[in-house]
Amino acid sequence: MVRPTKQTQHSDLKVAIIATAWAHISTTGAAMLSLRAIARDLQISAPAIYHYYPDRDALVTALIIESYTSLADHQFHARDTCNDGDIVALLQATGTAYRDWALAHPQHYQLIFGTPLPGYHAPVAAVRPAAARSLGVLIQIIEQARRAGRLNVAHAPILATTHTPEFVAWQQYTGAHHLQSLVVAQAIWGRLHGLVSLELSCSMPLFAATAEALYNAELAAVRWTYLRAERVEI
Amino acid sequence: MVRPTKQTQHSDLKVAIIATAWAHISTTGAAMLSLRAIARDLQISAPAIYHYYPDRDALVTALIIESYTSLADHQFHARDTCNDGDIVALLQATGTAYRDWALAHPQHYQLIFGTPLPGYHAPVAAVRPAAARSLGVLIQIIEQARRAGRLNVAHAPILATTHTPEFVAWQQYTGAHHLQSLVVAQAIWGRLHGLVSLELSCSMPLFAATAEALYNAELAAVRWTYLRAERVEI
DNA sequence: ATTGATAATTTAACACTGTATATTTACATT
DNA sequence: AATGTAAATATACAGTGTTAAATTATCAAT
Repeated sequence: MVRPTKQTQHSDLKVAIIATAWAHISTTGAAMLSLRAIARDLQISAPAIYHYYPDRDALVTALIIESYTSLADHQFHARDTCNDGDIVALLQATGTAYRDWALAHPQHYQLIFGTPLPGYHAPVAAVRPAAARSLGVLIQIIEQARRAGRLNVAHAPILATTHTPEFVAWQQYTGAHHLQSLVVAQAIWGRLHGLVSLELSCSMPLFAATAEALYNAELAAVRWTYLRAERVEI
Repeated sequence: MVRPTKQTQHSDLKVAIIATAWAHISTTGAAMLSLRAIARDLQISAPAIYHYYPDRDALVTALIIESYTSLADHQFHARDTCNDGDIVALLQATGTAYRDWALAHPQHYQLIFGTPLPGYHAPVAAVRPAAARSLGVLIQIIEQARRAGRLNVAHAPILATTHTPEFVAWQQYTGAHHLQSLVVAQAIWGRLHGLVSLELSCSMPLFAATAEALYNAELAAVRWTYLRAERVEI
């Protein structure tokens, strides 16, 4: 047996490092993250961090996973405030929650979808469980619509005949859903993400409608594209 | 007259700095950009760069403007290969050109829409002319559709009653177009940008459809949302 | 209780980065 | 030729991520 007592101390500082990282990100932004600054705040030496995270990228990956988890939590919470059978309300609530979370936590959002740090590239496999849980909210709603015969796939992408390994990997996290639901969820995510992304990066000029109005219109257009008002047997 | 001979040398080095920056960005990525590395390549001292660009951010801004210009050129070129009256073909060509350019120049794309460097924030006013020229391609096509009575605004965002200063500023670059066209162009841009953004950041899992198929389906859905098949008098 | 292994942490150093200041070089105008 | 200024440099500062070696603390086994 190799010293089980020490391992509890271990995680204390590990948590403190993450907490301090978030504090810095909230004030100075994700791109300004500095291991040395975190160490200064914790009154430890900078290389001490290397005992808990092999390098800066590993710390960033942990922060990204926490961000995805926060985003997913936020969307799940929004979904749970709805009447379980009201698909339109479910889509509206989670869709709105996506933008609300991004506006409330822009640094977390940039951490996930921007290029947060020089030379950093997120390890897809490590992040996938958290990312899948986040997209899972939307997937579940679309799947519910499909089962209710209310999914209109007339304008959805045409499916390939074979499943990808990625599809199999995701089944593990989002549940065994119909492939069609996943692809529709992707398309919806892309539409909503685009507006939020441009809004947060200040790339979208606001001519007449506010960013909120643009987003709500897009959300309505999404409903109109993919949701039938009445059940259609399949 | 203040030394015309020197000024040619002046701009030579200014151009050389940009060119070397692009070379570095193409190989090591935008986030890894280093003034000192550029200086080393040009066999000049690092502070020499400060005679041409006040700081690193100014250099990045120049690169962003060049990126926007390249994107706009690419879209204009794609548009010009189309029959001028075929609105569907025009939208298809420029829409495809947007993703093609992003895939061909991912670093340029990240420079514009990502968070390229720690603490950098693009100066909106300086970038606007180039950004406006890029979005201008789409705006012109939508405006053409509107004039032809083929724009369906049933699912477009509702317009505010007043123009923003930003709208006035953009008129200068994109021409005096109808406000409705600008807002529809925004919505379309958002939809297409979202998919490209997720594809490039490897955030979009590919279950069944390829990224290209997802994008083409979205492009078709965009046509179906905003374009009428037949002229409707307004 | 002492010993010895090992986990945890620090110090020192390396190779970088952007940037400010002061200084030198080079050249067009006088 | 002398001068003023533009252009480039050398130097230095404060910061970064990271590595290697040295040190301290802690606990299991003796």
